Amino acid sequence: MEKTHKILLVEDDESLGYLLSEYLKMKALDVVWAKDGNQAMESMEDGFFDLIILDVMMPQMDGFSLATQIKKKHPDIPFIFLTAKSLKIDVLKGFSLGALDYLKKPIDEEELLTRIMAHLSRLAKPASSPVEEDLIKIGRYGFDSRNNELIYNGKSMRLTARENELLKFLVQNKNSLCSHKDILVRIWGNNDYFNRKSLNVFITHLRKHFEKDPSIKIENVHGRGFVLKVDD
Amino acid sequence: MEKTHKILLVEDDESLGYLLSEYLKMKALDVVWAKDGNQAMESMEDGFFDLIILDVMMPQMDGFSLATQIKKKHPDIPFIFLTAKSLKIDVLKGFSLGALDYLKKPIDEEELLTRIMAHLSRLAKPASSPVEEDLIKIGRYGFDSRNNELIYNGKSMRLTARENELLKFLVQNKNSLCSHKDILVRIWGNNDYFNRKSLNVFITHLRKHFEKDPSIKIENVHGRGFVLKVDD
DNA sequence: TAATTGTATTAATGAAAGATTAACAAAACT
DNA sequence: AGTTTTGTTAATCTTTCATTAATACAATTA
Repeated sequence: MEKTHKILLVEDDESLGYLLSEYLKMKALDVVWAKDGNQAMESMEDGFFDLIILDVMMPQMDGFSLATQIKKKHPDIPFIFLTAKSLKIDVLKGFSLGALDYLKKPIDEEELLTRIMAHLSRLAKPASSPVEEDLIKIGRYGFDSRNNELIYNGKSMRLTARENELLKFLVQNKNSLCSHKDILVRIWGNNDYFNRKSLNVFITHLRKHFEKDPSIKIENVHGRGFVLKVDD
Repeated sequence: MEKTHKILLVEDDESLGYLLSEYLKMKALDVVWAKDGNQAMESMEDGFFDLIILDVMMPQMDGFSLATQIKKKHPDIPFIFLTAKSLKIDVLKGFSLGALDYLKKPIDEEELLTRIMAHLSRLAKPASSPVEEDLIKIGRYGFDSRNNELIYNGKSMRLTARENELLKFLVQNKNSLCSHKDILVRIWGNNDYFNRKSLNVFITHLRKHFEKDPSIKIENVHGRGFVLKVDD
């Protein structure tokens, strides 16, 4: 699985936007450049991003408002502000919104990259996360997402990458609805007709894997998504 | 309840060290100022710190070496570098050592504080809240509108999209009249003869779902609309 | 009370969504 | 090279659900 990070760059300035996005792409990052708030929100709709870089000063909607708006829908997405202003109040505001970092213009693209990579790698390992158990119980099955493995009755079955990712997502939201959109955006990276067909195929695969334990069900919620239900 | 954070400031420069430590103390942080690597290591011996601030340029032992050494004993302590150099290589080195941040001199003490606080508060809450269960009680039923689900006596019934929307609307106006018009406009988008027929069908569906609890009634107000009545 | 309008319930219908199996091509192994 | 695995696309069948229709019942009013 290619692990290149997806970055959303929100920058209205043509030349700076071009410069930064090209530079970051050159450095093996998967960059989407949105030129205003609306474009940014659209991109967020059907694509997952590891990090957002936001210019504070933009004509239509300023970066702070945009960040607040984004956080409503995707509360856990990390972001970094870029700004020409060096007003204290703004720096403060930025961080209080939960920004990871706050860079003043002129932007040194090398430093930006360094900081991006530092933040990404720190985010990758949530340090001492509370429940990073190796073997998660699902009914009478054991699920080892690290090893793409499902264990039933001592016997282990190998999961494919997609199956593993999908199951991981469903397990993280056990007993609650996972919308098509969220699943697709998260695992396939975007939400289109064909991937949705693909999702159905994998749901069938998972159901087949779990058919030995009737207390585990992957239910469909018509038009919305799927729920992994487990009677404990 | 004041949980003041403990900070270790490692700074050889007398005046800068004094300035920063006093400023941060004034801002309710518990600061220990170490003037060199040895003092720093000593302080670490008999006290826990939430965060370390390290000057890179120091006579006896430079900040990088010190950080490496500290990490051997306390691998999880977060730290921030301060530096006069703005050499790219150094910034990179700093972050690769796992630094949270990297500030160039001259240090703006207000910005330093802001960044410290941002990092500390981010460290405080590592995991995102799993799932906010919003289960609304309706008589002896539980209604989970996020999951299109009605729960009675431990058993869950799935609601269709329309049923779910309608019930949500009725619950929001529990015990008070919801006019046809409001319901139709809200859920169907417009208020015409046929949709109104449809509404009746769904009212029947909901009544059927709630038939096990006689304290819940969906009453009709002739010519006006419906009321969800619950005797609590 | 008869006529009219509003409501209740059940069932029929058709379109959309989902499930399942199979076919295929690209990638990863041997 | 050839073989296997894996993800996507296609084809086909099944289910679900909102709507519409049909019919019965209730309330209002003339």
